[in-house]
Amino acid sequence: MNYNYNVIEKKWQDIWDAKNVFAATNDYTKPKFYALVEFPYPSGQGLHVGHPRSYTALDIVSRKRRLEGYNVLYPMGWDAFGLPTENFAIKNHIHPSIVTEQNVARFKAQLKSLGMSFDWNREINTTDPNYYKWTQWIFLQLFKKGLAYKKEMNVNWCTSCKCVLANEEVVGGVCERCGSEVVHKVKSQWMLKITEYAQRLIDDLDKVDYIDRVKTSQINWIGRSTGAEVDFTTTSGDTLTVYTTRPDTLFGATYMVISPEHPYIEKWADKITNMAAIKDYQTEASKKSDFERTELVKDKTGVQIEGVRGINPVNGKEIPIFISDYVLMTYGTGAIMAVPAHDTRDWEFAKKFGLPIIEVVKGGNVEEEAFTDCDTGIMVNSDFLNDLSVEDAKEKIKEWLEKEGKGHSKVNYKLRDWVFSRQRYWGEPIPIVYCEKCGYVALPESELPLTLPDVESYEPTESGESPLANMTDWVNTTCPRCGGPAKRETDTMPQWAGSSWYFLRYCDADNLDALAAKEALDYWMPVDWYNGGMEHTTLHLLYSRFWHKFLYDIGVVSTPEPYSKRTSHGMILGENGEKMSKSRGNVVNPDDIVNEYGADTMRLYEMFIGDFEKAAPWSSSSIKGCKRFLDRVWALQDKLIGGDAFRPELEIAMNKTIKKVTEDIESLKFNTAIAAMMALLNDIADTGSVNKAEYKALLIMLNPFAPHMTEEIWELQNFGGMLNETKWVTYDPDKCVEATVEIAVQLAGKIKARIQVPADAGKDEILAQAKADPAIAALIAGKTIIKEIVVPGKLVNLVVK
RNA sequence: GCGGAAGUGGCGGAAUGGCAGACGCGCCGGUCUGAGGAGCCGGUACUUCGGUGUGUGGGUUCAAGUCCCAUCUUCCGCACCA
Repeated sequence: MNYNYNVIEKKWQDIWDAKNVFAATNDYTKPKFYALVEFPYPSGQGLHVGHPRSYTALDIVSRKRRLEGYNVLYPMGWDAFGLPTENFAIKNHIHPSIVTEQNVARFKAQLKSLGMSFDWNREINTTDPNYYKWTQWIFLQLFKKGLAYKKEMNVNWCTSCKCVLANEEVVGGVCERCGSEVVHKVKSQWMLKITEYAQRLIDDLDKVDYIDRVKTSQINWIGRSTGAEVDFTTTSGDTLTVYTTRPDTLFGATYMVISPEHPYIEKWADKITNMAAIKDYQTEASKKSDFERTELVKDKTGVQIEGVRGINPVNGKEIPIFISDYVLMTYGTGAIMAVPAHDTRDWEFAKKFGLPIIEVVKGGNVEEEAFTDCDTGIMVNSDFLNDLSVEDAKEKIKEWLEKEGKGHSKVNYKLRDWVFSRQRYWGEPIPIVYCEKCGYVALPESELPLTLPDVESYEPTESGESPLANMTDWVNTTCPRCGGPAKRETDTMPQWAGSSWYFLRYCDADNLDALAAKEALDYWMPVDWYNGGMEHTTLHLLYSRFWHKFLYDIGVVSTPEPYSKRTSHGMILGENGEKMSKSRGNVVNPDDIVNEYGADTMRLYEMFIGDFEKAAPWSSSSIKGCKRFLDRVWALQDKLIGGDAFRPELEIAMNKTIKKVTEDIESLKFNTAIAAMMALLNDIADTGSVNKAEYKALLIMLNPFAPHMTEEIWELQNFGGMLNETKWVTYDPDKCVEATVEIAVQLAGKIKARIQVPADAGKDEILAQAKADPAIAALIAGKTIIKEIVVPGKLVNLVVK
């Protein structure tokens, strides 16, 4: 009797669907478990083998939790707004919503063919007006609280997408999505004040169980630094404020640098005597793309401002001021004090421009390189700071600055506000109108959703305006406040908008009156376990924490954090160990694997491939081992005998394996859980038969991994009901250890013999038996034992002289 | 440069400081076959059979893949953040 996976897998998928067996119930009295995986962007390429790695993992956890009696919510949906769909639509003259619909249908069929136990009743789609109504609603709340604002600013502009990008979307100076050059443009953009939440986004990481690398990345990305703002007076009479993390080195400041975009350049226009040179430099700097700027990182450039000099507040010395693009207008105050002796960049700049280098922290050779160590140095050449440690000097100078009114302590973050508008069609319209009289006015909530109008062309315009700008009928409207003529905002929201709150919608997916009912949110939230890719750590994961905290502040949700636990899977690489990509020709299509081996084998293999958290290369031969294992489990049906309890010779193996599998699933060690079941199968096979109790236990353990085949065997053997409705197996902790164990006997750490002792043998008994072993006895004869170590169940180590 | 992860058989990978290489792939041999690129059974780090082996060099320990110090290499993330 062969196992025909094509037929059997389809059969069970249909039964699960028809009986709705994986639906989460609204019985709020039951213990709940909310498992979440990142909902995919339904691209034209279909599912990637990377998707099922994450989905299968939490599918296993979810299936296990259902057997353990939890009310499990394991939902799925579509993050369907986005550029590839829009570009495809432009090229093929099809409406993006039709493209989306087709892609979603394909993805859904693929996910079903893998036997994922998603609750499809709660399927969501970010492009559904009933969904994005609430995305717009959240935006309006942000706007009302002053956390969404419009600002004329220098933005990242992708030359190919013809669209602005958030800082998080610029990778290595190029567009994260298409890899094209990113240049700077000044545009008026909607911004979200994520910076207002910077400190809480750091602090509340203490409240959640995220894997460490996620926490560290977020902390580094937010980039908190502590220091001081110091006011330098200038010969122009203006005060130039700088930010520094090393106020202790103030006596070593020998010049100042301001960013090329610094407003003082205009202010000082009549005092600067070399304005032409300054203007030239500003033009050069503004022309550089991010890519060029990072390429030229090592070569410092700049121009000294002639006509205005700074005055060091600690010693009254006049020092020159430069402009240089190594100082960024977007961080701190856009101006720095330069201490070449103790900052690498300042040192390079000073060497190039022949500026004085004054040592104020002893410990290095500042003529050779900047001495930046804060732990060992001692202050010198610094008047009242002399002989202090760097730490003490920082405190003392801050006190002095406060007292003199020349500065104060200051915390800065690298995190910037989130650029929230995109000049594209296929996104959520921003529900704001602009009125000459009233300015930016929120649309009344009763007018939501503000739906996307049909346009003739989705092409972005060269001028950088959204395709919506051409829809004059739609754009021209009346002001909700004064009733006068007004224009709608034509930019749309970025793709990250819809995914910033989607986990809330699953709690109550069809609600028309709220983003979700409060009771539903209170019951299901927070998400108990969220698994997803590391690439979203500083994008989606940070953005959604920010939105959730805002919703918490306005009373929509009751938990300050959206996710209790965050784990992350490694990438599945191509067979050659490189990242899978079309251009490398190493892409594995999940459909092909399902056709050739079946979904159960595919699932099992992806979990067996290696450490779940690490990248692992695909291997088309290794997958056969998983198929073989399932075939052998199937074939056990021919060797089935009666018996309602484990046979004595398998009792230990059974209990041990149940314990191992139960524990390993919870700690993401799917590979060793499977290895344990394989070992158990080998043990069972050695006995030449399997009894009913043993078979049932094996099937239950294996069910989350290979749900179709186990369900089929369960039915064929009349084990009663559906397997997915039984209970998870339990083990007896007393029966996880063999009656006798092998003990290694070492002499000075080298193994010389092995002995068999009863598992409950005491130290003395083990020691006596070890010494009595003929090989050991011979080796220790006539020698003095100076140390005896006995580790029960493990080994004996004797040190002799 | 800064931050993170990781270096273990031919390969993917296992090992609360306590028997390195579980489990699987591959390979070798056997068996069954008319046949097998199927199934089943056995073997599989190196070795001069004393031992030696977890990138390299030190250290702590009765005992180190695991802890500490140094060093090399690889991958990933950030990158002029003052």
